[in-house]
Amino acid sequence: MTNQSQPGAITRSNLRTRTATGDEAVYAELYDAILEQRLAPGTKLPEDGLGEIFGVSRTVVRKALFRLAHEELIRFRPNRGAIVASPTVEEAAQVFEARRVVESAIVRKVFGAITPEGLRRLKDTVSEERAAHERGDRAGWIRLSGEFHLRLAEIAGNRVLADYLKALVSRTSLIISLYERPGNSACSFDEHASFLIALEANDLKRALTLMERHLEACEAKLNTEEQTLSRDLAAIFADDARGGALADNAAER
Amino acid sequence: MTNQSQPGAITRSNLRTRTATGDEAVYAELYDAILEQRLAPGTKLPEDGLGEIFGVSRTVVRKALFRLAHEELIRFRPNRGAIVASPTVEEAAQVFEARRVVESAIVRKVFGAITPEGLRRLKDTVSEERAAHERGDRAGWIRLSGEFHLRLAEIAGNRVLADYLKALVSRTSLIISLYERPGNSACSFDEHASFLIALEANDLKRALTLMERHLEACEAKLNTEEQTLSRDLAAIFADDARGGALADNAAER
DNA sequence: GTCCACAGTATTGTATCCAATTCGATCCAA
DNA sequence: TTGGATCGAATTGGATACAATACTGTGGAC
Repeated sequence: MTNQSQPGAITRSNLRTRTATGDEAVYAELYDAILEQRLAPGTKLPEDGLGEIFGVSRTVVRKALFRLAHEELIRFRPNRGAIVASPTVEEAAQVFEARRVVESAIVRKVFGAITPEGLRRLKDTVSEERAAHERGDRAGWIRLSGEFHLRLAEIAGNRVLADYLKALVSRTSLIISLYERPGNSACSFDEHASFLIALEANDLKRALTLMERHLEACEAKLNTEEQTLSRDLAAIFADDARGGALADNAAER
Repeated sequence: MTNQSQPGAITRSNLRTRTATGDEAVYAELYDAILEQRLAPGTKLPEDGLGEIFGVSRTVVRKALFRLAHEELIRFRPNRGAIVASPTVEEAAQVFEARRVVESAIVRKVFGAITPEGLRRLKDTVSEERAAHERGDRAGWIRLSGEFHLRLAEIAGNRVLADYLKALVSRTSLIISLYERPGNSACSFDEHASFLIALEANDLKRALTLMERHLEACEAKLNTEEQTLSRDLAAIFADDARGGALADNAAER
């Protein structure tokens, strides 16, 4: 709905989408694209080009880019523009650790705040996750799998923590898109379901353990060695059998 | 180098800080001013005015303001510009809760990472805090008191958590400036010193307790009832003996 | 043939300009 | 005198224009 048209040629013949602010739309598009892994890490985000695509000026594109940069989803290289961020292995580990810290606290709070209504919504989310997974909707599944954690945070009732978790979940998605093993789904909805059983049984200790294990499992499924290598230019040059496409990506960084 | 000269008006005789990027300088100035409580909550931050003061255009001022807004230190009112944020009582409580969560985790990690060098630097910070306090340097004391926690985070070695704590500490400073009781210093360096003793004795349990208590004490020293009232216009109108300055402040919101 | 230098191109960083909105004040009418 | 409406000043939101910087490709010298 935000981006129909953009035939490019006539430039800005695109009518303004009546979205309230304008930059909000650009931000949302890029955000979704990064989270759903349609924009790979390292992809360049030129201000002019994005402005053309969305029918807005560079000013509003920059506004959106700043926001994404603050959330560490993209990175500004001085005088060289923005690219989709490529979190290092170390940073990935720190993000997961931060998540364990925050989500433990959230689980504790959830146990004091959960309502039947809230529980139902959590179950619905898991159902949606499962449905998306079964219908092969990878993008939707990624989004929903993060949303489960976000809803938990919402129930916990601390907006400051919830906002932070949202940022961490975004970064997690990016990390997964970088380090995911081909056939290995990173964040399993089964584990979400198990967690809900413990929640319904009011078993806090078990819920905490499950959440901790869940996050550790997500992290463990990642492939943190080879990717590190493939992003090291020296390795690429050494292994000259590599194709051009991958090299392009790596060169961005 | 980017911004000398431009003959123009007599204003802007203010000397240029030779900071590299420009917006960084504006950001830092405003950030410090808010944290040191030279800019009270509710103060208007007009883009033009700030541009004049710092000798840059509105563009770069806006850049700095966006950053501050994202950190929740200022607030944008649509079409009405930015003001220094006035966190609500509820938000204040949530910020403190988030700090307890994050700092607990940091303390645990510090116990696994502390070095003699690190301990020395922590002690130095407390000394500086005490010195600033004794010499009546309120601004410096506020800054150092936050810096203690930041150095702890640095030692813990998780940059993601450390960055988040930095944001939380900033917001805490703002909250204190809003809700502080007149004669009651909010964050006591004595408690920092006690914590270091527990750290040096390798007494994790005690350190955790002390940190928790320290944060609770900071929060408890605040005056969260009257301020709420005084920001309620009804109360201001009822109590017409109030001065004009405060009314101004309240009107901003 | 390889390396360095230089120029051209593209893109960002910053400043200025114009339109849109809001707040405040004055004026008129009841 | 009070209520309302309209006009005006001030300020933001957004777009364009200009300057500075970094990449690309070509050409010349060793």
